[in-house]
Amino acid sequence: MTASATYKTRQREQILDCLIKNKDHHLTADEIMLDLNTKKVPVGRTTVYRYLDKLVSQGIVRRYFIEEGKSACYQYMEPDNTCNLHYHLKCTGCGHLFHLQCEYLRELDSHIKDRHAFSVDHSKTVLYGRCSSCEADLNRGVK
Amino acid sequence: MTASATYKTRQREQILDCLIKNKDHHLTADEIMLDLNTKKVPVGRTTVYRYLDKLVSQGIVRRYFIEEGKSACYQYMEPDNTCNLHYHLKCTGCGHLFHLQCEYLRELDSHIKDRHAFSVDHSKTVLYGRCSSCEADLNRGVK
DNA sequence: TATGAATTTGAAACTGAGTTTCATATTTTT
DNA sequence: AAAAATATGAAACTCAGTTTCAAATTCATA
Repeated sequence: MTASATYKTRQREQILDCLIKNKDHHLTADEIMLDLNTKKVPVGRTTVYRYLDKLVSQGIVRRYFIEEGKSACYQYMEPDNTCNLHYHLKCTGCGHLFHLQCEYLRELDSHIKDRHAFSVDHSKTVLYGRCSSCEADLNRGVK
Repeated sequence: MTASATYKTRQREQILDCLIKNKDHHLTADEIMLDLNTKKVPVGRTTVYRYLDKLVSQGIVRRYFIEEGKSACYQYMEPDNTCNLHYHLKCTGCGHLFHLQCEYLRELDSHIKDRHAFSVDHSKTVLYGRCSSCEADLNRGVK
């Protein structure tokens, strides 16, 4: 079990930097590449994906699949992560992503855990539906 | 607003047939193609995808994205659909898909709708997490 | 039961997102 | 500095799905 060493490189530094600077966004691998390349820190696709995988498996970064059938998004996780318990609500009308943080959800978690023997992972779960204005549009026959 | 006519073809008949026969499963487009091709009813990829899109937009079939980053699944919907309100729980350990039908979820829906102005679409939502035995494995350090 | 317009099919080429391969480059250790 | 370990990235690949378009099928009408 000789964990292989990890070398420090300019590319890795920059990738993590970019994620940290955008810690309130979800970035795609492509967006990261673009950002680094426009900053004259060229980095290859392979390297970006490879390092993202590593960061995800180390729990430093989270991978989200928000847009169904579209590319994955990545977000830096604060080490002291306190804002952990929140759901993502994705509106299939306008595409907006809402972050839902609410006491009620703890109850939901307990319920599902106690009654259905399943513990939900919020970081992986997205609730799809419609925000009120898109719902109204739908009812009015718009779209 | 001249809705164009729809022709009846052997391929379409077979695709819908396959979905109906498997209405308790989720099938991928590939699985449908394979099924039809082994039954000597060859059908092209294009046709399968095209017709599935049509069925989905007509509400006859539902499209699910269960495996993150993997291919979509399709399932026939009973016209008199009563078993509508249920969530999917996908265990990221063993991969098992649970169908969760429970009164409590109506409450959750109301809560999210009333307090957070968002109406969840169950057909599009998958709760990811771990079933009890995979959770136990995790705690025991297995896997 | 022909004819022809409308519609459907599917092979082939393409796209987008991500992975694999492997020779070269960089980092760290000695 | 040399050697060993690790990381990089161009290129070719995979996988799921889409686009194109000529040929085939379906259906309405004569």
